[in-house]
Formats: sequence, structure tokens, C-alpha cells
Amino acid sequence: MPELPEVETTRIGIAPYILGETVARITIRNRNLRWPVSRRLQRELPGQQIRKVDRRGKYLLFHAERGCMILHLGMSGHLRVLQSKTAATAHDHVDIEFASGATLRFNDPRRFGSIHWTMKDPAQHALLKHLGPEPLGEDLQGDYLFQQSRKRRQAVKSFIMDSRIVVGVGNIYASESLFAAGIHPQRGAGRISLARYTALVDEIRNVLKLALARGGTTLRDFVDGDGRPGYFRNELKVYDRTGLPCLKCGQPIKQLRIAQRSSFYCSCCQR
DNA sequence: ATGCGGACCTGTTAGC
DNA sequence: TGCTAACAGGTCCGCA
Repeated sequence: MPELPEVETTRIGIAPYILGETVARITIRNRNLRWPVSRRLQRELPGQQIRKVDRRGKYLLFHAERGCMILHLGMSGHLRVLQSKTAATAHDHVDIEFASGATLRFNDPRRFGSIHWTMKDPAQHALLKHLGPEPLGEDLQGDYLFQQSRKRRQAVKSFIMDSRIVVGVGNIYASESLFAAGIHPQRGAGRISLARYTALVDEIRNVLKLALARGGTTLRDFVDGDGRPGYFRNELKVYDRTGLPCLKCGQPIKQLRIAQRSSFYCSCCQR
């Protein structure tokens, strides 16, 4: 479900309801997410106020007074704020209940998501420590990608989806930004010029920003913290458009698998 | 060191 | 219509 725009849409959607609120209780119905939900979270977060809701890559950071809850939505995870008592349904694994009566509910059918608790600087957490720069910040520049990619034979699509290189570029937006930049997804990362990486960085930003403005992409089931779908699906130029005419040249969009992920491109517009 | 495949899960869809 | 296989928005780990 979520790439960076969906995670950010979720953050923006839920933050107003939980900022400044005090956690009253945490109910865990199924602890077995990608990693077991820590018992320390359940023990230590109640009684604390949520001071800030941040995002790092696709991780959401809930800063409390003493400690930080780190949450990843995985492939199918979803957060909602419920204003009143609502019966749990299938895959409602964790509830963070607030003194106000509101509940932050984590639902995740595939359980690829995870929830962690740290009392240190979350940036030093093992899962966050080695993350690359944010694509919407100043640190991501064409020359950075150019330098990092030298001597790498890996497909450029896998390269930009590597969170150690840059965070937040998932399978949809990798295909979309490579199309916009006119780069073939299978081209070796080390065989792309500085000028083309500069163009690619621009397109990664454009695609992510537009997706964010549309509230993310809803393919099947993504909804934001208020239950609304995202509308970026209407803007997709290549993703899931196999066989349909390229919107630039009219040739049919092609599909191939790169590192076990479906990849979409136009063989005429992308080299 | 880099890069690949496998693994973790359930739900939906395509194809026979 | 019903069964089965393939696939799905992520990413860590272990092995070559």
C-alpha cells in the first residue's frame, strides 16, 4: 500500500487528532507483525503525551515525552483515528487509546508492518541508521546519485529503490519517475550521466510532490487517516498500464520484472 | 562489497 | 462456477 506520499498523507491526516494527547492504554491483539511488537512500548508509552509526529523515509515517528514509537506500514498497513469506541475487525492488530477517547488503530492484513519503541534518538535506531537522504529535501542531488552509482552494475530502478541510497521511492514511483526522466529501468546505474541523474532527481521530486498533492495512490485499498482514498492513480503514466499506449509516443507500455518487482516502461521513450 | 533470491503474510484477481 | 496459481504498494537477511 504505502510509498512515501501515502505515508506522508497518513501522517498529515492523523497528526491533528493525536498531537498533545496523552496515551491512556495500548491494546495489542496480535503482536506478531514483521517483528514482535515490543512489550516495552505497551508498558512505557501510556501516560505520555504525543509531542510530534514525524516521518523518516516510510517510517512514522511518534515522539512522546520520553521515547519514540516507530511505525512502518509495510505493504498493507493502515492507520486510522477513531473518535469513539468501535468494534475491532479483522487485522486490527494494535490500538493506541488516548485519554481524550480517540483511538489510533493499526490494521495490517499481511503483517509486513512493524511497531517499535526506543528511548534513544530514533535516527540511531538500527532500522533508521543507514537510511539515505529524503527525496524531498536538499540532500538528494543529481551529483549524489551519480557518485553513489559509479561502478554499480545494478539496474537503476533497483538502485533508486534502495533505501540506503535514497528513501521513499517505492515500486510505483520508481517506474513513474524513470519514465518522466526518459531512463530505461533496466539500465545499469553506473552507466548513467550526471545530467541524466540531475533530471531524474527533478522527476522523483515532481512525481512524489504531485502524488502527495493528490493524497497518494489508491490501487486497491489505500485510504488516509480519515478513510479517503488517494487520487494519484489517475496520474499514473506507466504503472499498471501494460499494453496501453504510451501517453508521449503511443507505443504500447511494456512490463518486465526487475529484482522480483513488476516494472513498467516505454521502450521508445526510455533508454 | 555488491547484488540477488528468499522470506515474511493475507487477500484479490487472472486463468484454466 | 470453482479451483489454483500468480501477484500485490516493503525491506531485511543470508548467501554467492
